[in-house]
Amino acid sequence: MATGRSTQHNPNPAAGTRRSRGRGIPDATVARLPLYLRALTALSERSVPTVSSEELAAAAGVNSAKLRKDFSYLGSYGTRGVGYDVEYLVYQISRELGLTQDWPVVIVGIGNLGHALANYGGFASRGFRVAALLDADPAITGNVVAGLPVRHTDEMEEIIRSERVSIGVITTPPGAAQQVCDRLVAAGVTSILNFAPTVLNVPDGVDVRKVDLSIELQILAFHEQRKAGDEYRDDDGPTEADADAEVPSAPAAAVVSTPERAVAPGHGHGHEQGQEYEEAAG
Amino acid sequence: MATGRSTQHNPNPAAGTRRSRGRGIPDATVARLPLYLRALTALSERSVPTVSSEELAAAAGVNSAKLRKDFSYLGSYGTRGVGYDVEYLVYQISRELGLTQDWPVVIVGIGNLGHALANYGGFASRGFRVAALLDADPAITGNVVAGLPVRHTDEMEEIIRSERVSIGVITTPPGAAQQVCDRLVAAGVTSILNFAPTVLNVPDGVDVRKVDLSIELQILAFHEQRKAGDEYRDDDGPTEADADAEVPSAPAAAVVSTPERAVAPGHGHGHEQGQEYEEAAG
DNA sequence: ATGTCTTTGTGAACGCGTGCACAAAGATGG
DNA sequence: CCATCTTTGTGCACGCGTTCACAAAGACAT
Ligand SMILES: NC(=O)c1ccc[n+]([C@@H]2O[C@H](COP(=O)([O-])OP(=O)(O)OC[C@H]3O[C@@H](n4cnc5c(N)ncnc54)[C@H](O)[C@@H]3O)[C@@H](O)[C@H]2O)c1
Ligand SMILES: NC(=O)c1ccc[n+]([C@@H]2O[C@H](COP(=O)([O-])OP(=O)(O)OC[C@H]3O[C@@H](n4cnc5c(N)ncnc54)[C@H](O)[C@@H]3O)[C@@H](O)[C@H]2O)c1
Repeated sequence: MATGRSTQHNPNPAAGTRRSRGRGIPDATVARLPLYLRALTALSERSVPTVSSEELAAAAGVNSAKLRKDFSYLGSYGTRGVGYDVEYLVYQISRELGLTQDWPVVIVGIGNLGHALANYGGFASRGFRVAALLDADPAITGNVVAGLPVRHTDEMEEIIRSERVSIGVITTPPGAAQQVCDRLVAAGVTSILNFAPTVLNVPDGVDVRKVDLSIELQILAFHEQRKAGDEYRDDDGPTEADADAEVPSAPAAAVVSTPERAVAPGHGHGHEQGQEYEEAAG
Repeated sequence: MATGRSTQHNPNPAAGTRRSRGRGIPDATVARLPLYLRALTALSERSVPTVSSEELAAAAGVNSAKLRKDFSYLGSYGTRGVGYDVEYLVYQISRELGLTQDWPVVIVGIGNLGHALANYGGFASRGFRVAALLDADPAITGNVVAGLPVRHTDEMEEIIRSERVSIGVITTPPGAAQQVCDRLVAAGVTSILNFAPTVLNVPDGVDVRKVDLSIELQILAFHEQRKAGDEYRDDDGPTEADADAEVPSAPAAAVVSTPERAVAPGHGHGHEQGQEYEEAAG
């Protein structure tokens, strides 16, 4: 499984110091644009004509300076002393994100999660049209889910080509994910949203984003444990009382509650939620 | 809705320059530990005794230097010339993440997504026990999902207290999310995994992580559009041909395919997948 | 014991992202 | 037309995260 094909990480000598010349929007900004768009859409529905960076930032849960800087990458769409025109900004962000066009997607693996995604209305509301649902199990294919028939993966290549699908969603068991990914990519898909807990190897030019519930919970558990530890041990001292273990026979599933990880209390503001993201240009 | 309670971002003058004194593990590292753990667990199941940073990094899809630095925050668990003991590392990371104890979780909102999560085996496999499924709809409460009865949200507080639940998962419609969040927090939950597309306001000391499928797709669409644009327009030039729009009447759902966003081709390696994460110490 | 070879652990440099703070821009009122 | 007030747009500094590159550490063979 862990074969290779490696992950490319050459710093691209051609790009040099600057961002990708002129108007390359920072990734961190791109990741926030949907957040702004959501807040703006809500304002738009309430017929609010303009909004200040402060108000919009509060609605989106970000710093107002950050928001202004983000918008500055898109151009100067605000009016000093007034704020931003809501409708105009909705359009500009939509355009920047590519939401002014229709994006057909396929969902592969119509089990528990695939069902939920197929039924999710938030798909279509942003221009993501479910072009097809695919599964390898003959007991599932033919079923109608969310108004769409589940097609067999044999038809994958044909569907992707005829429907011009460039985005694929993988909700198969982890063991099948790489294989499904390879087929999707071979058929022409260049963006993949992966829900299976596996590292996907893809060729250059293909984007992979992953959603991993288990990882999210583990990160929460880490902070939760740290909080619990702080309750017991609130003062200083690096606390060496831990390197005792000797490859225990039963490492998991036991209420141990070791309060040995003492970190400075009250370390303030939020930290980020980072995950890997593979990408490369063709 | 966009009331306030604000997001706190005071740089915490007490912490100063250093990380939180001694052994504060960087957030970026914490976010990768589950990834390493997954790869190590797979190796463990194949009875692989040791693994080098290079091999493990490939399996986890990260840079090997990054992996070594990450492990250095946990301590020196490797042997030079040999690598890392798989079992020992599995235990150390599990302990660091707090997975050596049991974490009861409640899922609120047993609709499409809540069903899928309740049926998901990856929960229990890492020590996250579903303590209860909660819903506000009397037509749903009482149903048995994944072997558990769906309880009414009236029982929320009692369940959280008696089961000592500290982690809550919100899979309600966005309109109910803040209200559910407030109740969870009031009842004692201090970590929340939010699937509803809403910004949650929480008091200090409560962690929120969010999973937003729609945002992921929009980020993919951005890069997809960029790729498509590069095909048409591969050379330089900032291309001013865009600031034409005049708050169009129908901004969405139309195959526009505007190739005006030209970014340097071949910009190399991956970028990050960042989302907000609120946290604060009590 | 000594040398060789592999691999870790980390110092240092660099780039990205964030947030402060403020000047410039423009609206608004007189 | 001018003064005032609001809010944008951004220069700047700082800290975090990533990656390179290499010395030190230890295994292993002779
Ligand atoms: N259910 C959740 O809440 C949840 C949460 C996080 C992650 N995940 C992950 O999402 C994935 C799906 O989870 P699930 O609970 O829906 O699993 P599931 O077993 O219910 O569904 C998997 C589906 O994939 C199909 N499938 C298997 N091999 C295939 C192949 N080669 N090509 C096409 N289809 C194939 C199966 O027939 C099945 O219908 C898993 O990898 C799981 O780890 C699920
Ligand atoms: N289904 C998906 O694939 C998907 C994907 C991404 C995001 N989401 C988001 O996840 C959330 C749930 O999606 P869904 O498709 O499962 O919706 P759903 O409508 O199927 O389920 C929502 C459930 O929440 C319950 N609920 C409503 N108000 C409640 C309250 N105050 N307290 C407790 N329960 C309450 C409802 O009774 C219902 O059972 C939504 O916010 C949605 O936007 C869903």
